[in-house]
Amino acid sequence: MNFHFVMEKKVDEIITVLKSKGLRVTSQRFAVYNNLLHRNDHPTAEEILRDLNKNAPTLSQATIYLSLQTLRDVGLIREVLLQEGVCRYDANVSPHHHFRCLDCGAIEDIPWETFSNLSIDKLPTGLRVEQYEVIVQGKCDRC
Amino acid sequence: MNFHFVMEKKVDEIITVLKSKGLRVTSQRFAVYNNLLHRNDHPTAEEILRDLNKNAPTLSQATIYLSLQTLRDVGLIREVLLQEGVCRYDANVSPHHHFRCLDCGAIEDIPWETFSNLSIDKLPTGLRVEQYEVIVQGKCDRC
DNA sequence: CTTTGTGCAAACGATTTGCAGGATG
DNA sequence: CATCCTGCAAATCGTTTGCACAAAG
Repeated sequence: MNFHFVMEKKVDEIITVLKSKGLRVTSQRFAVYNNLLHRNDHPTAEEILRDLNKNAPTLSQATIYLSLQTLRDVGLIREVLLQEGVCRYDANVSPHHHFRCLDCGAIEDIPWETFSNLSIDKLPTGLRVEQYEVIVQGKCDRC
Repeated sequence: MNFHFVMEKKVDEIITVLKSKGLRVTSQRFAVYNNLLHRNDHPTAEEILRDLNKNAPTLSQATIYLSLQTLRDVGLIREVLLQEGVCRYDANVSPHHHFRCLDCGAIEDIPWETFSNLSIDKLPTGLRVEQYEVIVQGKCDRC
């Protein structure tokens, strides 16, 4: 299947990355990734599914979970855990922090540079750091 | 029911706090809180249940979830979300950060002072901070 | 044409709920 | 003794799985 009609740079990544891992570029995986690329609200699996199937049926319930797993495994998307029992997804895989509104539940990205002064050299001994992020909770401008 | 035979200061808190909210001090709520106080491995609901029912049946499956909810609502314990689909609990409600080992899944507390240099005054406008924590992932000393 | 992915429906695990009986204050 | 809590079992929610068919390369 040829997805090159979409001319955005980011979108080409899915083709490159999946192929490089020997995985197939299917319309379902493409739709999920593309949907996630064009929204910034960190949706759940179910929210993506509802959005994609709004007009015509695009993919099934089982496939959205498999697609999200695959996209996560190849590093195209990442999971965001800020709320009990809710797994959200983010197509922005470059390092950044997260804010969650305690009232409305909205999630916003916080630029990496915001905490550029954060130093982690005083960690308990024996721990080797591979990644970290700051989770901020509070109230957003609308609440 | 009289729980004062346990002489630790922390344990008295559950009586004070529950009573002040008009909630009852039951043996089940007490057992859950006490169990959580005496372990530092951030267990899941199911792990607490298994531990408490190891010898004699102490509480039921439904009750552990209700008790954890209640204890969270009154601020005696807090949830820790570091892993997809897994809700863990922590009786340490004073501010601190968390480390998770990507190999064995072990979770360790990181003292608040570790990131004392962290400043959050450059946040995107309109966000009011109420709490924050740093999530660190990597490898622990055993892995 | 071979292999991997999808759809469907059933299975599954964790958590929640309704209701009758039991314990708390 | 009135009310709140617990136990039980059934219900529910999100996610996973098995299998036959469909699509990708």
